[in-house]
Amino acid sequence: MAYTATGLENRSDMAANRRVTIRDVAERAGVSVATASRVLSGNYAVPQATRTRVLRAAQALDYVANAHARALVGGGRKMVAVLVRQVTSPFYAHVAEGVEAEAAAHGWLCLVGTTGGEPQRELEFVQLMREEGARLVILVGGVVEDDTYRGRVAQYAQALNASGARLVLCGRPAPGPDIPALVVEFDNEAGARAITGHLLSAGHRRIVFLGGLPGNTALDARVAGYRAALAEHRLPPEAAHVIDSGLGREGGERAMAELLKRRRDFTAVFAGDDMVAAGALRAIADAGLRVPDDISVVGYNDIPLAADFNPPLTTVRTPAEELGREAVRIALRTPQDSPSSRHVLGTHIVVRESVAAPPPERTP
Amino acid sequence: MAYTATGLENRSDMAANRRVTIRDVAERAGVSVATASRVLSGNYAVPQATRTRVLRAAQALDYVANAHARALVGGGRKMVAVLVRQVTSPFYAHVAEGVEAEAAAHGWLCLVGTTGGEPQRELEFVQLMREEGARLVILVGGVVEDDTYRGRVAQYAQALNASGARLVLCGRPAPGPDIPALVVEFDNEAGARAITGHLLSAGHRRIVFLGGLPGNTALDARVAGYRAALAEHRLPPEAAHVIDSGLGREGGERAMAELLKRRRDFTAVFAGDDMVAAGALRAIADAGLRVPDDISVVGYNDIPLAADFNPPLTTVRTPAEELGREAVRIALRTPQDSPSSRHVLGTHIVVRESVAAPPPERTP
DNA sequence: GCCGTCGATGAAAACCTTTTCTTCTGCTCG
DNA sequence: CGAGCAGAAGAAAAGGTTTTCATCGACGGC
Repeated sequence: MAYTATGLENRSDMAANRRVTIRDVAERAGVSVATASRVLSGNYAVPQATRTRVLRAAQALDYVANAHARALVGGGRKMVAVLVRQVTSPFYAHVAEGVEAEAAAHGWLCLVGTTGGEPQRELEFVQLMREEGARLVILVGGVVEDDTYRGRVAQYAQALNASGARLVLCGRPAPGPDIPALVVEFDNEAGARAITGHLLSAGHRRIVFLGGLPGNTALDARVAGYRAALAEHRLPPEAAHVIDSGLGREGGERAMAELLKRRRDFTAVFAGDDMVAAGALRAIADAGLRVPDDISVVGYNDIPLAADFNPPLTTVRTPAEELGREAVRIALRTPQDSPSSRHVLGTHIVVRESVAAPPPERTP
Repeated sequence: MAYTATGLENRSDMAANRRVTIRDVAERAGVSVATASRVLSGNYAVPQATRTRVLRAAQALDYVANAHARALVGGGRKMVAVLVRQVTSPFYAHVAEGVEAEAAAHGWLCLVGTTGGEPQRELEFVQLMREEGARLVILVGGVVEDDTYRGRVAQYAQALNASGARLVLCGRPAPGPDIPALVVEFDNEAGARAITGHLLSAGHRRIVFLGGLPGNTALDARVAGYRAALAEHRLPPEAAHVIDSGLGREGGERAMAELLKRRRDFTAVFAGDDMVAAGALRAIADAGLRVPDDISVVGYNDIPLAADFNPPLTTVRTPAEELGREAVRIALRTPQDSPSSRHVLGTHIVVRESVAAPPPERTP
């Protein structure tokens, strides 16, 4: 280990200044530790006189309670843990902020973890949170829903539940109706249907969906909404054209550039995510085409900077911070033994300038 | 309270829903708790035979170590806490991600907190981290450096140091040379000087600095660099025009709109932050002007989406994730009792399309 | 053949706080 | 005036783990 030599590794070596404990406070205040604890923990009514004496002693000694000792005897602690793919993704950052804010409002601690997209780290995180005694674990983000996933999450849920903690899934399904997990998510299908409808209303008939991630529940729902909208407008199923671009700006740019090289028989692009849309806009501009004159583009999520794209992006607003807040709110008010339940948050279209009527048919 | 393990009584299948402890594992494995601990903590070499016996027992019982008990006896824990203004700000998100990644690489836990800009919450956070036994606290972001600040941080630093923890300040100064704090920051002045020089080289002479926050150390350094560049080009001091826009996109938009209403005798804008630049771009577009033909704009920080602005923004890249990583790296390798030290990370210009030569002089 | 040593393991202390159980004091009501 | 009672505060147990100290057996060197 490269770091074993620093003073940070174990602080027990500095015997010089021992940590000041509640015993010291009690001694200085001339009371027993029990009384000091009663004052400091604030759980009992203690006569004003002794109360101030203890408080004064604590302040004089700069007493800091040991959260671990408290948690040890208290059997757990008020902590919520939220796991996202990456905090640098605007959508996830807002979810995390919502969780943090709501947790803080209730006096709970919030711990943020990231997976970087590796399912393995999700397992490690849950295990760690069990050790830490988190009472609420929130897993955010779509996922490919296969048997591995179902087994893994069922296991999480049961383990957490057994130790009195709660599991919340955001944007992904519970593995089964009898699995003790709460689900909070947006109605991705409705949102996608709405914005596809917006493109159809503008006159577009050949719309590409960019940004599928095969099997990913969140994206799949958007694809479903996209297909549903096409069907509603009596377009044949083969009108749907879904491209798996992968995640993020780079994925969108690469996929769009490649698509433009191959064919240009579409007039609009529905990016499954604003970051993908950003990449697509870049690729379209690099190909010498203009948005929305040549191609219309819409995104999903309405990240704050979507209004600053070129052109400002028409997209679907998914109130991410609200999702985070709602996740902890629901978890906090749902009794321990209630069955798994699902809560759906609404979305709505934000119209900006990236959509226009399709250009007149080019003569072949 | 809804959390008093209400539903656990009903579960008849688990007669004793008590948490499984190391004692249970030891019993099942037929060894003492001491031996079980030696295996489970991994701190001692234990013969293969007993080792596997204990491990098998732990697995069979789904044993989960109690992190609090461990921290209690171990005197702290491997946890780094990072405090930012908000995780939804791209720059801060990247710093947090860097901290998290580096912490995870060393097997440390990372706790992210936000202040929302209120100094009060900084104090609360540090206090909380002392209770939690964090061994490393990282405070990120510029700050107005007054006596209140100096006193507060000196107090944090000493308190943390006394309990064997370390304080790292990112983008803000240590309150004094004898204060036990590590400082890691970018050379804001050099970065600002460089990009102002870039505007000057393009021919601009009347450049507005947008986004000062009076007294804020990070912004002040950029203003200093801006002034220095003007001086290098032999422009008189009164050529400097600094506007306090406040933070974020809204601040930039409002300030820019107001400025454009008042006067238009400048040809370039140096926004102290990319988000401010985003707002400025919006305001300029709304005023019917074009970037860079009418006005050139540069930003600071190179957030990932700066390349997607309209037009793509020329800015200064400050590797935020690297800042976060470096903060924990430095803290981990600096011995406990070393004096306060300062580390500076370099920056560089990223040229895109938001700068052009100034338009020909308008006739008055 | 004995002593010193080493390796493996067990017993118990220590970490710090909360909370239950007791004790003690002073007071009120009968 | 005494019994009971309430209020205040102390003693001690509990919570789960690590680590020190102690024990015990075996083994090699003399």
